[in-house]
Amino acid sequence: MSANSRLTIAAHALAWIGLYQRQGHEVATSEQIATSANTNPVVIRRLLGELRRAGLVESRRGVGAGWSLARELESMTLLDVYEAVEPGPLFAMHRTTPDQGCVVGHGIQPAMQSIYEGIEETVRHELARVTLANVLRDVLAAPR
Amino acid sequence: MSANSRLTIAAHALAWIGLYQRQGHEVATSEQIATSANTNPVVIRRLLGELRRAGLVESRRGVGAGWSLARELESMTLLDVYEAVEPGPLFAMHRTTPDQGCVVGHGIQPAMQSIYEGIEETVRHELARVTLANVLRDVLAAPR
DNA sequence: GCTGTTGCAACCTTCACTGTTACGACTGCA
DNA sequence: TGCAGTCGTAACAGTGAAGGTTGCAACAGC
Repeated sequence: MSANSRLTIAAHALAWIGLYQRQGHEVATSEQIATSANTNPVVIRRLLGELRRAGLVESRRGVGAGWSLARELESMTLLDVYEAVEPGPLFAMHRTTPDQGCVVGHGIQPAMQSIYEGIEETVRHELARVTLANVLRDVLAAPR
Repeated sequence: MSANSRLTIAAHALAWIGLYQRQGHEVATSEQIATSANTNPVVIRRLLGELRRAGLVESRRGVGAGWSLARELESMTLLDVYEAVEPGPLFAMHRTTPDQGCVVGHGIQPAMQSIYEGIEETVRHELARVTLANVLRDVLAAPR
């Protein structure tokens, strides 16, 4: 599976901003977050832009610009983040329409679709159980 | 997410072979399955090759060659298929190691890892509940 | 104005997967 | 023995998503 790291990086960024704000800072810059995540600031800005459209963070421009949380980490779940940064389904159908003249080709997509929907619903439920405050707590609990 | 269709195509192939055998045929060819799935026979052979290594199907060469099930569809679950054709995890970590000098960069991977493992376990459990016989039944139940 | 940062477009690179071609290996049958 | 049909597999092109990079306009406080 072409697993991508968007959810991981987004959670990283949110945890970083949250911790930084707990330390008394107003805003965090994409440069700082990119350094922590070992990637490029533009990558972080792109991701945070999606989180902003989802209402999870806010950005400020000009001097003293940067990013801040739009809500408390406690009220933000991994499902919110997942929906903000992962558009597609977990499993895909055929790239081309199967042979509709064949019984299997005709019935396979609705059959798999309903199975996949059930699984995605379960995954969403699991993601909704974890808040970003949980994530930050676990991050800080890691042995050094 | 880079959703791919390997699980879908593999289930399609197994259902096709299963139905074909129920109709009294010995073996199915990659050519027939590829026509039903509207793809290339080599793609099917590659996938079925992975299923063969997992002990789900058998292949015969020479004249009258083709593919047959190695077990009953009833004893084959989507988890068996998933494990045979999907090597990687559902969610990925950072592509490069985050800054270990940063508290978040250091703790984020173990934190996300444990969350992801729980979710993958749930997905596997869901996949294990569906047999290929269930899939074929649903396929045949599709309205035409 | 100057400065630091966001917002965003454009482009390249990488990677996994699919699609395609080609050909040797195998095996039953005439 | 040769033929025919199919697998097994390598090699390579095409595709699409994502990350990485550069560049620059827009913004806002000083």
